[in-house]
Amino acid sequence: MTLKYSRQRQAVWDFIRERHDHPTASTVYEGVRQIYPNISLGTVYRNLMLLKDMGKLSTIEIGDNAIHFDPNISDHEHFVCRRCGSLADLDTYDLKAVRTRLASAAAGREIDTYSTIYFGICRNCLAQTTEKAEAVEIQGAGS
Amino acid sequence: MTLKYSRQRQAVWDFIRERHDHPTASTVYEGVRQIYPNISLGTVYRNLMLLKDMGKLSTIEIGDNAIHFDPNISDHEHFVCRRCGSLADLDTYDLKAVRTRLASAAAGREIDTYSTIYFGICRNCLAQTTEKAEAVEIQGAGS
DNA sequence: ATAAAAGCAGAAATCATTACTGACTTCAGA
DNA sequence: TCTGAAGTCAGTAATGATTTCTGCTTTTAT
Repeated sequence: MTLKYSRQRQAVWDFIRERHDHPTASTVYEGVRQIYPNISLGTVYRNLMLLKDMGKLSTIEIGDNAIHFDPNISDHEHFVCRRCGSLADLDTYDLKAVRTRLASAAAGREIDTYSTIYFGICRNCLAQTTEKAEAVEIQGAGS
Repeated sequence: MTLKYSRQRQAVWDFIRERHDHPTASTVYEGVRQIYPNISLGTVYRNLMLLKDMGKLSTIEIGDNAIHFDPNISDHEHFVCRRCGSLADLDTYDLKAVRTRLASAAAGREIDTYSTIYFGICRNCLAQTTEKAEAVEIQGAGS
């Protein structure tokens, strides 16, 4: 029950701490394997969940059949690109009033958390769309 | 490519149409089996996804490792009970202004949809909590 | 009525996640 | 420093939701 130090947990935490792309367990596994080639996926999962229980990570699910782990545990919103699947933080500002108002719709219940995810096309993909559109135009008449 | 009528798809649609509890594929499967005992889970999945592609259903993921299907395709919010896992609609009102303001945080991207899910304790579970607290008090001194 | 095309049932395959197990570490106390 | 109880690990098997595959059935345009 007492939490003991482990190199593996440390490595998982070191790997994920500075990332802003909210990797999945598989990505963390591949990353930590660069340092500990024998680490097992089960160990990665166990430690990620442990870190979550410790309150050092939060999890996000965006419908891609994988749990994403985020070292940012403060209130913030996420953006998912429908095209490339990338997951990124949105720049946020004070949304407390907005949230209170939204939450008031839940009268009679106790709300402790909520999650909001936006889906759309990210900046990178939007740029590629423009390039593609131009290329098509060069080829000939579009519809 | 042309969509043909099928009793199975009709049964899936009939089953889910009037429900407000956003069942999973398994629940739909069990329900439709009452009418077509030989229907297969694969058929249920295929038709649910078809109905989604047709725009007659929307899907919700609440982190319970299952897709929930909702015949309500209009904009609305959901509430998930952390205790019993139940999923319910929240009473909503005009949130357009709120949403516009939230969405503006996504400058430079194109947002087409987003999802907001609230987590907490539902009315039923809150009632049970009260009962339990009383029972404990009768037993003796709590901490 | 007929046959091409869509659908189906049942079974097998995927894939993320979890559980299990016997062998290591960690670390508090002697 | 030594020791052993408890926490961890690697590797592997199990789970469970969803998807795919295949040969047979139903639907429907003609």
